[in-house]
Amino acid sequence: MADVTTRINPLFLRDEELRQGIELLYFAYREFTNEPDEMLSQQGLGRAHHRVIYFVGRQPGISVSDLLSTLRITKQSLSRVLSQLLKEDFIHQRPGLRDRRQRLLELSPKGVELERQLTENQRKLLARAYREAGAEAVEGFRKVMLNIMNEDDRGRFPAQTTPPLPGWRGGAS
Amino acid sequence: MADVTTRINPLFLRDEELRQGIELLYFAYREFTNEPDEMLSQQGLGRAHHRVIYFVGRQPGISVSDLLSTLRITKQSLSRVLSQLLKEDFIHQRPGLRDRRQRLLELSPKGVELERQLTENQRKLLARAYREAGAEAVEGFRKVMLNIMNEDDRGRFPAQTTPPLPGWRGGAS
DNA sequence: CGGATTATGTCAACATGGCTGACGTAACGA
DNA sequence: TCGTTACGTCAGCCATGTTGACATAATCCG
Repeated sequence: MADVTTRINPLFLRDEELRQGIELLYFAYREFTNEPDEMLSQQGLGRAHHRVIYFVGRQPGISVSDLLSTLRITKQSLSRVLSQLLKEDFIHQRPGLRDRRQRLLELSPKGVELERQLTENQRKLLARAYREAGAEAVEGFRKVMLNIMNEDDRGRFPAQTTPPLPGWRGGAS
Repeated sequence: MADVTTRINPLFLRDEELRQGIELLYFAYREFTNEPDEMLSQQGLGRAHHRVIYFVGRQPGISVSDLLSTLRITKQSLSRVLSQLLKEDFIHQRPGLRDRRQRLLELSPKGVELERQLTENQRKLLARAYREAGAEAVEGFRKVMLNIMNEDDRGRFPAQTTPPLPGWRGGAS
């Protein structure tokens, strides 16, 4: 029989492992964005607004062009969501000091509060997943995710400082 | 000073770690879908078509309703992409044997070939990431991703059969 | 100074892929 | 026979991405 499943076949196992990886990304990402999407739609906002709010909150005073290169969307796409966030007072802007053409963005108190709620949701989900998977698994998760993304984006993450963990497996203690 | 960053603060570190997790998911997922999206648009297809092609390829003979509950979209949304895939001969359908109301879906040769190209791209990206991260990291990645997704979706994945790895760290060998 | 470049914005149009609501048909099953 | 199920369609709306064209103000540089 030529049926590849009838005998142990490393190539088949490899394919299966990789397909599972594809699906892990799909299902986990979907769940990760699920509740924030619901919270946002109650405010008349969408996922695009979330991304803007997130990165402005992450880097207060970010310029529009930096935000554009972080998000990798067109200025027209950004404009649509950003002007809504400005109009509805989730975000404030001020001109750059050195370069007065720039509009530096920061969250308003209202924006801070929304960001907190959204990020809190995702932090809790992640914290639970991290806790149940264990510190070592988190380290592996981080390694794999960094290797999936492209080099430019990888540069956004500080090199890992791995503090010796209390429960470090195989430790001599 | 009340500045939380001026002293070692476990809560601050925790927040930073979790925010990095949020960003790992965002940037990795974006990269993961980037090239397939380009390949699809050359065929006049989009990411929604990819998901249909992927899951039909994964489970040949899947019914429309099973596909719907896998994708968690409405039948109207699915209909749009599925009928295009049928019309353009990426997918064939046949009536169910036991239940003739069902339309069981499978990839045509043309669909198999497209699925192969798309999945090949993502498999290669994942395989490289897995290789560079190492087997132990892959195990951690899997654990974390399974814990991020909801229980229903987790049930799609077989319980992990962890074969003793050759390079198992801390092993007595 | 004056011209090129940069940072940002606007208007218009289009594509994709979600959604809801309403309605239709054929097959199954008690 | 009748209710339910497994589909399907039409119509319209919304969010969010795209391209192209054009505008304004600030900066930079020869």
